[in-house]
Amino acid sequence: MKMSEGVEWTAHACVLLAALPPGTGLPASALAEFHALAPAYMAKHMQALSRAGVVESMRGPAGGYRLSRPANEISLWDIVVAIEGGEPAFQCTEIRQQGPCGGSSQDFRKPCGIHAAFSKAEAAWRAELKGVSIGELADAAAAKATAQRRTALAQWVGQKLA
Amino acid sequence: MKMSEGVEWTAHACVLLAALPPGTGLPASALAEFHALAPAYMAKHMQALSRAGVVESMRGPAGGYRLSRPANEISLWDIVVAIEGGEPAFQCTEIRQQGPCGGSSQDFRKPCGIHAAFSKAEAAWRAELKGVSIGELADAAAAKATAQRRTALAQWVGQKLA
DNA sequence: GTACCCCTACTCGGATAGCGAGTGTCCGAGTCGGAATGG
DNA sequence: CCATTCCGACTCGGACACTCGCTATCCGAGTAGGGGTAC
Repeated sequence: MKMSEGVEWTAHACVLLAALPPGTGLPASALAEFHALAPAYMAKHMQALSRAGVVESMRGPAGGYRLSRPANEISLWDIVVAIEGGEPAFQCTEIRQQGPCGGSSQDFRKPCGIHAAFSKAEAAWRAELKGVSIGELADAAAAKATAQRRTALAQWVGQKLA
Repeated sequence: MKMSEGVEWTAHACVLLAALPPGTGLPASALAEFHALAPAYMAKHMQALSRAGVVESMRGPAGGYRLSRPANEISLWDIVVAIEGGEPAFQCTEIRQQGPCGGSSQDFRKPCGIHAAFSKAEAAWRAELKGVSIGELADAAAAKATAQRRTALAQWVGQKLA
């Protein structure tokens, strides 16, 4: 029950992309460098985001990734789906139908209580993640940052976009 | 981001234990047989529940596992903790502190927004699971069961307890 | 007949292999920009 | 001087090893109960 660390990587990467001037992007190598992450592995995760339509890619020199939608329309749940897939963590295998007492007598059309409870819990989890957008996160981070940090980021971005 | 199937197995096992006459229990082999599961693997999962204090074990003939608390005081979250451990699925590795702009200037005492958002989402998930007890699940299953199924279960249990 | 002891059978508990998903990396496919060249 | 062509560098994309945790199993540790034996 551990989430892939790719979710953390790409979430931070999307927040960084949201902080860029509109219409601009960054290559995967720069996104990895910004957080000192393995470039090749970061590239792999960005591919997943591209397949999911969260970001769009541009090849060639001055290419890279940029958000395919306004940052306010991208939620953390979108990123989780892109990296991990949208399947629920709890997968009911209907073991209640097996065994000596599970036989054919019962109509099992309705999900069992355990399945229903986990589904409800995961729905609450998803709802929370859907309610948080990359835009909010970027704004909050920008508001908290010190002036020194802000200038350092602007300088680094300017160097990469040049 | 897949939950161990041991959670499903032991959750069903606990519901079965809750349906037994008070004070009685069943060995791991019977719990596995009831749902047609691998006995050795089921035994391993029951060990985890025993270590976590959800069930208590008794050795020797006529031994087995029984709930260590009233079924209404055992939640699905207790079972998840016993099997998977209580650590959050999203583990923040503080990558924001790394890289060219992450340096020492910023005070990182407060968690980053991404970490906070995932923590909040998981808290909602946990709250849902904590709100569902094994007792409720057993009662709901008993209420839905047909008479035929109820007698089959009673007969099987009687055979095992004899 | 009764009390004690031993032995067997049954159960849990931890230590031990096997396997698959996530982790990590690399090289080929595709593309844009600029330099070189000819008109 | 300008248009065209070619080349190179840069980027994404998918294919290929590797590792760790979940899966699955087995055998030893411990115990309760029953049968046997001595008194």
